[in-house]
Amino acid sequence: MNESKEFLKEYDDSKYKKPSATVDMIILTAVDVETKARSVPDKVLRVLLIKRKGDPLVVDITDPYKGKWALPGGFVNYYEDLDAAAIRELREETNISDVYMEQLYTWGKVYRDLRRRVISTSYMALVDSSKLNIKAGDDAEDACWFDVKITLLEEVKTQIKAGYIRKTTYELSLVNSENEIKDTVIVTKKLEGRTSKIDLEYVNNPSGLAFDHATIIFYALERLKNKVEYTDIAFSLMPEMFTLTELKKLYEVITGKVIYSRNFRDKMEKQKKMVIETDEWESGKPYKPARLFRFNPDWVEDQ
Amino acid sequence: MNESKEFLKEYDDSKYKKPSATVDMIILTAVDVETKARSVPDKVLRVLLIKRKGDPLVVDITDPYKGKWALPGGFVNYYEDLDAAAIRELREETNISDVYMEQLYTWGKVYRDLRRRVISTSYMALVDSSKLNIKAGDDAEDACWFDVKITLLEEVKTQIKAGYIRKTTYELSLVNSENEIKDTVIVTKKLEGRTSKIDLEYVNNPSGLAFDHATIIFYALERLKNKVEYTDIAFSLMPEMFTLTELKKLYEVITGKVIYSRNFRDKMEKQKKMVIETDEWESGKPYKPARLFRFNPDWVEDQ
DNA sequence: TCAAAAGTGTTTCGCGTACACCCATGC
DNA sequence: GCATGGGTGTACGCGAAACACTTTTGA
Repeated sequence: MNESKEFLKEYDDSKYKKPSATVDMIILTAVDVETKARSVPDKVLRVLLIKRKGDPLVVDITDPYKGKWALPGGFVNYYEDLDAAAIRELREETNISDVYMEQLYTWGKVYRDLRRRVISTSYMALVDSSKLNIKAGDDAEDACWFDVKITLLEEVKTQIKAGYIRKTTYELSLVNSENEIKDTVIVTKKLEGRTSKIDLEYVNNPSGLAFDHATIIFYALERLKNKVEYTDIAFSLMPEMFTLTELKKLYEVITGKVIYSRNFRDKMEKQKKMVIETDEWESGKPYKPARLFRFNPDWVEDQ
Repeated sequence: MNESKEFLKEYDDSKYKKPSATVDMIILTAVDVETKARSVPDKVLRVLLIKRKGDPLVVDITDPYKGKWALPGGFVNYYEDLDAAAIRELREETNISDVYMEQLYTWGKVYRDLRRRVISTSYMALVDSSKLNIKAGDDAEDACWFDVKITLLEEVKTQIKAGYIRKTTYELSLVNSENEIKDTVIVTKKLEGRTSKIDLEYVNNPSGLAFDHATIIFYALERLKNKVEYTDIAFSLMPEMFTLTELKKLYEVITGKVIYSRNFRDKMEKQKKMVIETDEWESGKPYKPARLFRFNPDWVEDQ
């Protein structure tokens, strides 16, 4: 039974064909977008993508994703911690360190990359856009920020014996002034008896992202959506000081829900005590100035 | 910036030293333990461990974990999906498939295994103990179930500039009739400004588990604890039919909290509608027979 | 004067928590 | 009869959701 463990002893580290280990970075930020004049701008999430070399129109069966946009990432060195590889990639792309970073999931389908066997661990990094704007696309590389949006397209539920199969189809759209990428992600939940299973699957779209990166971005946004409800993760995307309406706008774009400001204020300030008021005020806006708040470092989860 | 991606083109798959990819399985089940006669037994979680070959008393600096207990696991084959490797390992150990399984986390510190560089993805499998008892330790291998318990030892919070460091020390104890393993896991949460970071760290204990496996088991139990609150994950550990007190006992051992049965009943049956009553009844107990329930396959999360 | 947002008072309803009590069984 | 759990009635308080209203600013 335990042959594999014992096999280690004789295992020659260089003799057998091994998968390659890589990291993929989902680097997210939130920026303001003007909706109408004289109004508080909405927030939108952005993700950093890089353009792969090559001509997307030339068919190459060993590398069908040439010229397509992809998540930044790269190989894990033999003498480098997995986390360290992620931090290194982040710095290479954004010139920033010391931000919130979290490992998400490891993607290991055999044919996710047709050139060779790659097992890729994805990391999500959250960057305050006010600290950014320095680099990200300042060298020869095509690295660009894309506005992210997920739209529910369809949900089909089929009853089966002692359970059901539910297929939910989403469109992931990645847009900036020069590009428009649309990808389809299908979430399949199968419940049969007491064993349920969830599968993420992407539809290969000619105008889409490289590899399974649409799925990975979808997964990151889901994680962010879940965590924003019970952690302080959102503040990594905000500047040091902010108004409660700005914070509310961020929560709205992450959760995809409309929030009532009356209750949001009470929750943040009185109940959860996640924010502290400062003595500083917004100014220059064509409406009543708002007080600026900051994150309460003594906030503790649950309670 | 994107050299690594481009480097792929020239990259010879066999030329460079690569980390090895492995999977580690946290196979959990829940069994009854008699507390006092005439009472409903409590539940306890069990994890499957295997004993590594070798003499733990002989010092071997290239493999200090000889003869110690470890999580089952093994290498990922070049032409094998990561999930498939986990399923294969599960079958090899328990002879069971078709159970709840979930990827947890990927552990990639350089020196977590001193023999060679290993990046290991951990999977948690939940097995209904009534379906088990077939195999798990029936061949030459030393594979045994261990009762798992986590105890909070100490919590130290240190204030630092614009935040704090909180170190929480837990004891992970793994016990069966012949063995008693104690390991220490330290969770460090550092919050500074708006960037918080959580680290899991294990203390090398002479009577402890091999590698960083104490940390991995701790992580699995935390995941289980979180998920039990908002998913149907607990039912993977229960037989087809059960009384509500049995289910409550399982929730208690997973969450580590005492539950009031009055409210648990209402929540499961009326509010969340996770269970359906059957027409069958428990019997032979020295108290009023309880109705048997089963999982409601039409249950949907949230709502 | 007006649009837009800041900020506060208040109600309603459901859920989590809790106390109290009667019922049924085997020993 | 007693210990033990099965099962139900009910009350209290908080938090989520919602409605309503006053205040302050720049244009």
